[in-house]
Order: sequence, then structure tokens, then C-alpha cells
Amino acid sequence: MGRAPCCDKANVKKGPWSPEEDAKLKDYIERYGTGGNWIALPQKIGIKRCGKSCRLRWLNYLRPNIKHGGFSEEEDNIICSLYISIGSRWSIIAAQLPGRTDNDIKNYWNTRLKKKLLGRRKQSHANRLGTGSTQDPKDGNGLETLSNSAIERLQLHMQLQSLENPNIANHGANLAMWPCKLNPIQEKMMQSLQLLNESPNPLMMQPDSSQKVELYAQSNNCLQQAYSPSGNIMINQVPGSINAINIVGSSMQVTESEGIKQPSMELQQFWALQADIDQFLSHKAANSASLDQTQTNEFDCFKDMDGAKDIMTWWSNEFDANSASSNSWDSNGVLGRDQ
DNA sequence: AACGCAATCAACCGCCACCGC
DNA sequence: TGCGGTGGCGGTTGATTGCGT
Repeated sequence: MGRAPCCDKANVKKGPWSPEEDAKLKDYIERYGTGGNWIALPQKIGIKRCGKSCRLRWLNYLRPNIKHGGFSEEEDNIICSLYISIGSRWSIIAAQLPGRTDNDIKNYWNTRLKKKLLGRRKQSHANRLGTGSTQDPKDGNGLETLSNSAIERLQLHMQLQSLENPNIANHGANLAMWPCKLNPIQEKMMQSLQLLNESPNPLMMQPDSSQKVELYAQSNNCLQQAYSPSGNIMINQVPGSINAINIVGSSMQVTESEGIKQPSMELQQFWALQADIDQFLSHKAANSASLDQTQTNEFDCFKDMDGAKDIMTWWSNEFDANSASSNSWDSNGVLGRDQ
């Protein structure tokens, strides 16, 4: 027995929405709201659609302030940063991009961004597999033991590191060094997300819980307005992970002696993001687990670092310094606007 | 102009978590 | 506590559009 369908499939229209259906749905929701029940909505409105379909249509197209297409370079960078850090949590990524929907971002990533970033490497990988690689694809120690998402993210890590600093990439980079040219907000996003969510990643430093971590703001002063009642910023409260961070600006350390200042807008956004992430993680982490299980599973294969070393080395070496020198993680670099 | 292939994106599907009973 | 209904999410599909030959 399969589960009961959410609606009567036989009497439900599928496919593209007509302007009339759109108008009915939009008009109804603007007048009365959803009533907290999407399943019942189509009947009330008088359209033969599945409730889920109505929800999707509203969220992705009909609700106000939706943006379509025309992703900016900043949005590109944010999407990439977050994808690398947290994977395909499109709803979380979308939450950081006002007006964008998870579906839009997912499509954009799958059809464009991913190809921009991974296309060349995948080609190179294919060549390698076809020309004498000794790695058996069925071998459990190979790339195939990773989820696609994890592979992509690790590839992106390495590729971007290579672009920034081929020497570091060749020796197992510390992700705290990366990315070097994000804007300040993205930089903080990455730092907090990495600390919160990626500690099993062997590419990253793994500070113990008592270690003080300093986040360096690079040549910007956005953190110099940092405010924190205790002199520390609580980065998260997950047991066993980092729980306090001293933020050090380019020339100024935020301490209690700095006194109380109003938080900047950027810092408020930063904290809001952290709250979102914390909420997500605590939601996922059933009491004892400090990390999202899915995330952990993705990197289970790296528990045995010997098995992963070759992969890392290959990824690092695969990317030649010549190509790296012609790119950088800025608006004209990695993402290379090709229009 | 016609065809075939690739890219794009709207929409669907199925799974999972949450919530109320 | 278990179960069913619902919402939310990510993966996938398939129709449409664009482009090269």
C-alpha cells in the first residue's frame, strides 16, 4: 500500500497554469489568505488543481516581489558560497536572496552556475577516467562513494582554492583562507557557515571547543562596528563546537572595552543569518547530534583520511597554475560572466 | 527554411518532518 | 503513543525555446 495521494489525481489539471487560474488564485489569496490549508484551497477557489500545485504557483510566481532571471554577480557569489558551505539547501539559500525562490535558484544553479564552475573539471575528470586511471569506479574508496553534492562541493572548494592560491591548494588548504575576495557579508556568511556546519570536512581546520578563533576582516571596516554585550559573538550553541569567537578587524579587536555600540546593519544581517542557520541546525540535530546527519553522512567516507588523500591530491594537482593565474574570485573571475 | 540538439525553466513527484487528534 | 493530514523541500521530468548546422 502506498500512501494516499494528497488530491484526486484523476480530477486535477496538470501542466502550465492559465492566466485565468493565476488570476483566481492570486485574487483569492490576496483577499482571504491561504486559510492555513493549501489542500482545501483549490476547491474554495474553484480551480481543478492540486493544493500543492497551488502552493508552488503562489510561492514561485504569484506572490509579490518575486524576481525572475537576471541574477547579479553578487547573487551568483552568494549562491556559490552557500552551496559550497551547506549544499543543496535551496530554501536556506533562497532565504538569503530576497525575491528569489528556491526553485529559481535551484534551476539557475543546475543549468548555469554549476556548469560554469565545474564544467572544465568534469571534462578533465572524464579524460582521466578514460585514459589510464587506475581508480576503479566501483572501488569503494573512489569518488563514487561521495554523494554528487559532496563531490561538487569539494570540487568547488578545491577549484576556488586553486584559483586563489595554487600553492595552498596543493597542500590541503585551510578553508579559513578562502574565499579571499568575497564581499564582507558573504565573507562572514562563509565563515559562520563553515564553522557551524562543515567541521567534518577534512579540508577544514578543526579547532577544538576551547580554541579561540579569530575571524579576520580583510581590508574592510564592516566588522569594526561590531557590537557584542559580552565582548564575544556567540557563533552557535551546538555542543562540542566552537561557542565563542573574537572578531578582529583589520586593525581593531572587538572586546568588552570597546563599549556598547549599536550593531551595524551588516552585522544585524550577519546575526540574522546565524539565527537562521542555528534554527535550521538545531531543528535537524536531534538533541545529541551536533551536526546535520545528512551533512555528516556526506563526509563519512572521509573518516578514513587515507582513502581521501589521493582524491584530494588529484583534485589539487588537476588544476594547473596557469589557469589559476588568469582567474580570481571576484566579479570577473571564477564566475566569469560570459555574456 | 528545416532539422536536431542543447539549454532553460515551470511543474510534478515523492519523501520527510511536524502537528493535531 | 500512534496515525493521518499537511506543508515544505529537493530531485527530476518534460515542454518550450534558442541556437548551430
